[in-house]
Amino acid sequence: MVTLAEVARHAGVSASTVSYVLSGKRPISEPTRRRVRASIEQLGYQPHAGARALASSRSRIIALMVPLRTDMYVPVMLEIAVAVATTARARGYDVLLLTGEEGPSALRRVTGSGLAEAVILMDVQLDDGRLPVLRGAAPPAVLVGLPADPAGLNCVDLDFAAAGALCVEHLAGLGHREIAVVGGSPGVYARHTGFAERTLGGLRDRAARLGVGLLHRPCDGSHDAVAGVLARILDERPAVSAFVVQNETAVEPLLSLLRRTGRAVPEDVSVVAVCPEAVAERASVPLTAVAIPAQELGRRAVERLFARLTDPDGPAATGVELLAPVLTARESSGPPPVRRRTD
Amino acid sequence: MVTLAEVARHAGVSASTVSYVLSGKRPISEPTRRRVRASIEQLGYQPHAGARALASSRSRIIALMVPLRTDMYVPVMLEIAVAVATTARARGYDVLLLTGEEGPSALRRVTGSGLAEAVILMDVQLDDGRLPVLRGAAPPAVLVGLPADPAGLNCVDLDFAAAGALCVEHLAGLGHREIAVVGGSPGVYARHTGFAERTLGGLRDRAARLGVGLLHRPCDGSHDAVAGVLARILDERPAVSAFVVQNETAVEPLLSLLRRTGRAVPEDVSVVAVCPEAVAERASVPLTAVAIPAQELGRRAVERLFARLTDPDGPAATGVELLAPVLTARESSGPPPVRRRTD
DNA sequence: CCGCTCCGTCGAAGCGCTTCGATCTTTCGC
DNA sequence: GCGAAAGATCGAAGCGCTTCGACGGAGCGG
Repeated sequence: MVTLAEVARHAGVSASTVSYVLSGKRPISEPTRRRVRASIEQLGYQPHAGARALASSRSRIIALMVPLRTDMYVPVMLEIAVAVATTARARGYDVLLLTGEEGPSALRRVTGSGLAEAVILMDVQLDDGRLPVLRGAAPPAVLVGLPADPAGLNCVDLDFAAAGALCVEHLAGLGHREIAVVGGSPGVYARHTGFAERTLGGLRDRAARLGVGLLHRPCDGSHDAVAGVLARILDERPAVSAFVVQNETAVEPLLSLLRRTGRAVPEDVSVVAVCPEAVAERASVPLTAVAIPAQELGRRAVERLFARLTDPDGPAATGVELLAPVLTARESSGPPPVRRRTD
Repeated sequence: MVTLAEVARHAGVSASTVSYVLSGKRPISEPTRRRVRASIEQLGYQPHAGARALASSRSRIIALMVPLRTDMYVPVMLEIAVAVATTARARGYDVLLLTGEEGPSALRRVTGSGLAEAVILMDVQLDDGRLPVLRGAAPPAVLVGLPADPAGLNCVDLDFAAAGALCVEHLAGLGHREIAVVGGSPGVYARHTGFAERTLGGLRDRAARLGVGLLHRPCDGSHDAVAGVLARILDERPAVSAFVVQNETAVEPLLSLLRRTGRAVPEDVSVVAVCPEAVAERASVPLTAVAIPAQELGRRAVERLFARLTDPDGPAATGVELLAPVLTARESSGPPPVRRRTD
């Protein structure tokens, strides 16, 4: 392994000079800098990460905690994770992968040992067990998701309440008066995962305000479950003319079942989803949907983290950032069938 | 931050003693050990990762390189990644997340700087650009996937060729004489991703040996693409009575389309998939399928890596490990319709 | 032409940990 | 009962890097 000292010797300068060339923290004359750079190149020098972390007490690593549950839409998770890694790399940081399984202690471990300078948490519950560790100044952290009490925390998320409202608005605007919500899997609600409840809240508020009927049913993504939920909904509220789907894996089963039971989309029923754009575009009927901006979430999380790292008391050091939802109308939504209106 | 020295002072021993208590590399008397442990507990001591890495030249970190492409089945990737992280943690190692984007240089960077002791690569292509870096002794590495020339490399993968053969065997055993393969997306073949080509090889070999007709068509997962491919297949080979699907996202569209065109599964056509068990179980028709053992792959990869780390010239230090495929018969496969036979 | 201020560079002191002798007891075999 | 081996602990020397204070020399104002 090539060390700083060897580079220094090779370039005929002192070790500290090489260090300053690398860090730019003190002025170095152009010729010297060139010479040092050349030596680094020739010897294939790579600074030792541990030594660096020790001397500077900055590891240039951030930890990312991903859930290991699989009842959420997994591709979104991976996309966020990849966006985090990519953004962090662009800033010279690496990303340590932590699984949710380890819980709060993992956060203490990686920050307490100086392994990671900061953490990003995904899949935050409304009342998350990892939050106590993060309150106060503890380790710098950004949550992707919104807990019940975000005071003193730094959060980024899609504004799911607004997303829910947007769906209802869109459908009500088209003339629908009875809307059914095919929700996330029951486990998501049982765990009080923030996004599911917030979407529901937004849906309900707006529905109430607009005088639109709203029926919500949790639903996991298997075909049979969707079939059961659909049957119940149609049984309880025959007048339902539109569906809002928040469970991405339920999208295709739902479309397929509607088709099979002779309901055309969007002529007979409208379907609106909250899902990644890719899913909406490739569905058997291109879906009118509020996009889940996975990449953007990952990127923003990292950017907030760096803002905090750079200026611990700066404006972005804490607080909640909710991304405004965007609804893209595609082919799955339209006015309700005429007979309904004239009934 | 609490240091080793402070713990030592608190416990009334020397620093080295504390270190030996922690590492167990030299015998320490029971009373002393207890005292030290108590001090560690009381002070909340956590060894500094960087200092450790520097002094011992072992970072206790392995790097995991995930693809950032999304034309493969993403949940499998995440599942492997999580399995890697979990298994590594059980051995006291952490996992650094690298994206494929960075390419070979990232491998050099993280191993050359001592950040990671070893690497695991996912989504290996038949002729992968990252392989040259890994040949020889370079950084210890395990590939999940199988390149064209695995000489000198350490690989784990599902035996996709055998998986393909197994599918054909199963269908031929039921009496099918014409089989169509709905393959991965065209990009997968264009990139020469190993698993796709190997599956196809296995399918073809076995089909040829058993005298069964085989038609292969790449297909990306969108509904429209599946519809197009299905139409072509039925047009070109009307006698096809069974499908093998390797593209998980194409599964539901295919089932839905078969249904719509009045073909009952499995009465009229059989469908066999190569996909994760979860997908097979939750499909609208539970699928006869060869499971992709994502967790097992992740686990085995880490275990092989540790074997290599522990004993660099041991038996497991190199070579290929192919997991035997397992086909589980569910409800999507059965004998071909009788009229076909008597035609 | 003198004292001052920068600029560019160096030397040395750590950062917190591991590890290698070395030292001092014990314990044990014969 | 004595030497040798094993057990328990310590001190010190790094690991490779960052960073602070210092220092010689050049450039400048007066």
